Amino acid sequence: MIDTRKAAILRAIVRDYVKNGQPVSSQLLARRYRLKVSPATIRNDMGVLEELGYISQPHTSAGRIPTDLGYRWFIDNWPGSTWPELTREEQKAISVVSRGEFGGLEDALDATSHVLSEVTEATAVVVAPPARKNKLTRLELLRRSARRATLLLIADTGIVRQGVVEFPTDRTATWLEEISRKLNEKLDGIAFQDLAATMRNAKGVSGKDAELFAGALEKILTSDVEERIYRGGTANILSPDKFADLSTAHEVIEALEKPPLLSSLLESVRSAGAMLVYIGDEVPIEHLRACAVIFTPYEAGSDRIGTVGVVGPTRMDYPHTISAVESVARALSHLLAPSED
Amino acid sequence: MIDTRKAAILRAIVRDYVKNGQPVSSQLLARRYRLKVSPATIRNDMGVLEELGYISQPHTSAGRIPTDLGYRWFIDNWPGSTWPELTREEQKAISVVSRGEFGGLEDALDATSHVLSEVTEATAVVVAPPARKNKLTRLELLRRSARRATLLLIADTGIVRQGVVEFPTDRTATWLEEISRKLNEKLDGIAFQDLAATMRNAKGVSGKDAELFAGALEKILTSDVEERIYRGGTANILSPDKFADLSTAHEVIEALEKPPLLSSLLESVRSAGAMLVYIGDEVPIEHLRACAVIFTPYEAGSDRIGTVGVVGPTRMDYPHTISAVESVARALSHLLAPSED
DNA sequence: GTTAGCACTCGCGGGGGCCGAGTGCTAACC
DNA sequence: GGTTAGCACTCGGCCCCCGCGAGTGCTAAC
Repeated sequence: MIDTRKAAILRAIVRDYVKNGQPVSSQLLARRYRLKVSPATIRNDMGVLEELGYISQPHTSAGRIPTDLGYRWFIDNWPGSTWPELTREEQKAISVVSRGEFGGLEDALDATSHVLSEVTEATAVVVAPPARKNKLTRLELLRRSARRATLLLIADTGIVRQGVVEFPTDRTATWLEEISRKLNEKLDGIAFQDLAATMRNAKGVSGKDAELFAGALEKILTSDVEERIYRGGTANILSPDKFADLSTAHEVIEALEKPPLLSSLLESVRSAGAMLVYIGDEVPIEHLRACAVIFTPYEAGSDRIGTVGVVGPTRMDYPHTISAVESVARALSHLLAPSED
Repeated sequence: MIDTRKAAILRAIVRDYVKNGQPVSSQLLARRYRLKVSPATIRNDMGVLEELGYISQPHTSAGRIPTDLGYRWFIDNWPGSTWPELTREEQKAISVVSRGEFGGLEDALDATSHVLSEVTEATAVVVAPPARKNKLTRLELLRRSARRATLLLIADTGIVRQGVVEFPTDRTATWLEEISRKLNEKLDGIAFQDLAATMRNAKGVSGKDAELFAGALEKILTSDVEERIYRGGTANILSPDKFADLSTAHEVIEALEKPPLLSSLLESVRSAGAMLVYIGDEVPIEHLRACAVIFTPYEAGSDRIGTVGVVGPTRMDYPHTISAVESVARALSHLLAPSED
């Protein structure tokens, strides 16, 4: 079906179109790429490629552009087993992420999203791993009023979560100190997801109070299901000659702003456990049908999994972008590896 | 110069244009608003208003649209001393912010930015108050490796800041515990901004170690100068018939993504201590010359000041938006008032 | 299977003409 | 003097047309 020459032609079309954004013609292919055949021959092959659905013409008297399927073929038939290497500068920019010089996970992931968006010239999305497997190192109870306190959970990893506890009756500072001491004693080393249950079974705390805190803990951790998402380079969506029209761009940015829309995608990445590349119509989110998305999971030690990726135009440098996403995921996995030295 | 009728005409033009987005003609004005004069008379007045720079015509055979100066007049000559009230629903949405049901400041400000962007249909920006006046309640030192630890600063307000400490030689977990105990003792109740200095003068900690921690503390708090900014409703910039062209929208979103660009504006809001409204050319940030910005400071108790506001098209419902921004600022000030009960 | 030659298609840009909205001006009116 | 009816004028939007040129598909020769 697709012989070597047709493959070469298809690759050349993809490469040229990605680079120049113009429909590419048979003559241009013959001239610019070493195909050693005449434009007429190329035209014949292009006819076949079009019939197969890999390329299309915007209008009769124009050159060809790759279809979603064409890009798909381009990726699936990438020669060799590795994606192209990033440049020294790009590698350096990415390695900053894994050097662990950021105070907290938030800062690191935020920076990551910016680096990735710069390297790929697309919009980057970084999702923090869920906190539920983190183990409690320290619990703080900060008094805000007689009936309200802030509950702070600190994990060994430096992750912090906070919530509110409301008391039905006034409580003194001394009472708070006392209960705080008790809670720390009971809950030390417990995984976040088991805190509420452990609390309910705890001896030495009155049932009412135990329920109070268990409820607060649950609330903190259910709100954690809404993953923390970091975005970088949103403006890239609007870069010159990416998306022609304003309303598509609007849809895309809207989708990126609403976690619920993204979450199904993120979920499938997590369960796939491998990189997912969706192009145009393949994208499971309707708002992003005009885009290509590339997402991959990263490991944060002991099966805590986060997600990182980009959203960009279908006309993108896939090998380079895939390579960048992979590299960033590796950097994050390295950063979050449990036994760092 | 501007008599009552001309004022009424100018107001009607602003109102109608904001509502419908179409240049407004003399006939339409005569018909739709109770001006009790003929279109011809209105045309005469419009000529004068145009000469004064308050309105302009996109082209000869079109109606008039307000200029930046026209909007400015509209705001400066708002009749009565108060901005219009928000609807019940809007008030309710905003009041959620001040109810203190959010775990931490981050969550609250993030939610605030979303509420504000929904009420105003513009892009909302919320800047957290700087942490430097917060008083340390508890310091945590989490071991990450033999030569590296995470330093966590917890304030009485529930604010958390974190950073890294690098040790020149290996340190044991016991050593960390010991020094952590000492640090908590020395630094308890000290304002964030004074932590490093206090550390340097502390007795009972070896000079080298003191310097180590002082350095780490400084780093945490200088990175705090880069204010934490929360954005909501970025997609609103791209809403139908707001900004016609793609490249302006790109510039705007880019400006919103880069804290350095915004910070001069935020600084002037803080030093003005009052709401600032800039329209079109008045905006001190070049990227945002196509926009109107409305910012106001809010108090977070004991002279800690944050900033909140919106960025939108110059064609916006100023009274309503100003009212919303004011209301949100009040809600935040209320939320962060020191003696809450 | 490959290639030269050629007729064909169609988007693009420019020019011309019509339509209609909205204006500015003038002269009459109150 | 301010207000108004009447009217000529302007100009953007739209449509149509046309010529240009790029790029194609087809055919026939190699």
